[in-house]
Amino acid sequence: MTVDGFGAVTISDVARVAGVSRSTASRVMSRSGPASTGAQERVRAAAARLGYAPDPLARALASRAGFRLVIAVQGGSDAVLDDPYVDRVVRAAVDVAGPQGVGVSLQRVPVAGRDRLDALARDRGVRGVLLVNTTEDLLAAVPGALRGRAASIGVGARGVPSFDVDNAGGTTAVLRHLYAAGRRRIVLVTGPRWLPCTRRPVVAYRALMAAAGLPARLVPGDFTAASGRAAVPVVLERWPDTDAIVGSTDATALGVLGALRERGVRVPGDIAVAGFDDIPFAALSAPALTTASHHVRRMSAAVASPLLDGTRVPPETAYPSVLIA
Amino acid sequence: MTVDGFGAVTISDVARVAGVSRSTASRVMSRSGPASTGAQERVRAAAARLGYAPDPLARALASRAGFRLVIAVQGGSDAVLDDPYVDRVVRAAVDVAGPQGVGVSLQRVPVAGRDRLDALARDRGVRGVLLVNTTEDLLAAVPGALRGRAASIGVGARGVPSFDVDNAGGTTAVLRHLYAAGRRRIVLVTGPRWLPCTRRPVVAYRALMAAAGLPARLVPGDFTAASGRAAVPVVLERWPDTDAIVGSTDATALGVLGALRERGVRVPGDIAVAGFDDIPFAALSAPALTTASHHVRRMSAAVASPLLDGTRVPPETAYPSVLIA
DNA sequence: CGCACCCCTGAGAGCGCTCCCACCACAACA
DNA sequence: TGTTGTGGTGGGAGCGCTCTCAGGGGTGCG
Repeated sequence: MTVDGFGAVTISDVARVAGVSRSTASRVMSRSGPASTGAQERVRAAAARLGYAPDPLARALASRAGFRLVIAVQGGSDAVLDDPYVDRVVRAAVDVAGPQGVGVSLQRVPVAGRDRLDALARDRGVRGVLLVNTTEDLLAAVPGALRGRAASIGVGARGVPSFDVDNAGGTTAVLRHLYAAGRRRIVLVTGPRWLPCTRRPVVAYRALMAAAGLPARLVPGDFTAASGRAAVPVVLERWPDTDAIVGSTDATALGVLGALRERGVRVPGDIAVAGFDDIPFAALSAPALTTASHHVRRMSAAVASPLLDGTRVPPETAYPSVLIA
Repeated sequence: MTVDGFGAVTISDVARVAGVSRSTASRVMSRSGPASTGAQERVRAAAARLGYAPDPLARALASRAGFRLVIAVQGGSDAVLDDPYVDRVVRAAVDVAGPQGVGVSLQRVPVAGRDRLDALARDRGVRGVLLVNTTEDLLAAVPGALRGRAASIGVGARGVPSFDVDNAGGTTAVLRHLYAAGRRRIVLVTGPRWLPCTRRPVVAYRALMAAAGLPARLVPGDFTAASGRAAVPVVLERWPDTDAIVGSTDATALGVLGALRERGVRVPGDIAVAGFDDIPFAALSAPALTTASHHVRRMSAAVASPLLDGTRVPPETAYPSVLIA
């Protein structure tokens, strides 16, 4: 009712216009207590007439209920946040949280970022935290106040439920596919070593190769296309008989593809190339990449929604891989 | 000082421990007023010892200074938010805002979303709003309270400063490049019609073709790779003599590329393909896409930082295109 | 020595909301 | 008629912070 512009209308104004007390107006607006039908109608009418909408800040401060979902992506390097995988996680979360009136915040967390987690824990505006690509070290440092409000996409830890795609299974599926196609000298371009999700595929790869009596050939990468390009000369020099290269992401695989082609290597004639992730552009490459597809969006939604409802999250779920060949 | 766990330490606790008043402690913590060196030291020591960090919520409520930057992406359809262009904008904003302690929120805004804007205007937690891909209609509906706190990436409007890449210039550069390479029957696959940023390239295309005495050939698309694929049969049937196809995004171009290849059309032998945007994967396709690169991150950072500082944004800046051929 | 001035300080009043608690009817029971 | 409920209500005290304002103690100046 004041004149100083927009947004100056508070619940007191509504209460006054409706002829009830602030308490009653509040009860009606947040449907958090009894109110007679008459009071309800009058309050709603007044709110509509004044264009009132509760201030989420004040509400959160008073009710100590957060109103935003923070997606914390670990890693200062661009390489990781630039991963289309993260984009998909974010988008899915936005789709789930948006309609519920919960905002999604994006945040980078340094590898040694426990103080950032502390800040998050203290922030009363935070309804839940989605940790993406987190190391075990950091996960172990999740403060008590955040337990129950946090979930991890990637590796898990005590007290922090985790969700992940089936890294091992996906890798195995891709490798089996290559093996079935007659490939025997298979190189794996790994992800950044500090990332836990890099480990499982490596373990799966080692196990499978050992079981088949084949040599393990690993080249370090960092999920980027550039690291895929860089891997090619190393591979060709060190193991000239290589007949397949698997990237730890599709971007890596595309980098491999490009570098091989520049060198006149025929794909998949001489060397087959496979990726991991099924990014939208994997299908557009020529030849279309063999890759493992994951229901990232479904997973992200599954993680986000219990965080929003406050319901308990069933920990350690692995979302299955689907081979795209 | 209370026992009920984490985050229960308030500025009053700090003040008590430091032996000063709340006011002084607040002044020291927010460096918003005079304080003796002694007081400063004692307060800082107490804060450190207690592990105190100010609650952004309470701070925003009391000081009416927002603490998050909202990126509002218009369009309910996945097609638009899935555009890697948006991802780049978001990432750049995160990089700028994060270090300043400002969170970045992502939000979808329906095409008819003025009430969403009203809510944003009322939200005292919002420091600034970055509108992405917004229509003129919605931009005109930006409430007064948001003017000065909002900026648009894409089209502009009265009172809302806008930033954009040089769509017309980029398109012109790509077309000139094709022309110089001897191409004369050039098709443009457009973006979604409701998006203003689709218009400028079309106008530039029409002008250029008219000036060269060449026919204008337009096929509607929606920025996706799928729409690029879909455009190919249409083009081949309607204008069999086509010797170049320009996508309105790189995704579209990659779709075109794939569809052409499937039909055995040689690229660029029979038909040249060009894109627009320089997404990371454009360089990985074979042959590498001709495209127009934009400094999206630099632009996004330029938009975001004044929004954060509260300084005035110089309106209507066009970020130059760089031809990647 | 008195005045003005500046630096520092603490009390207190909010920011807009929720929530606990006491209160008042009125109905239902003995 | 007294007693125990009930659903509905308003007062008031916060949530954790900032900010204005009046006042106290120093310094500099005439």
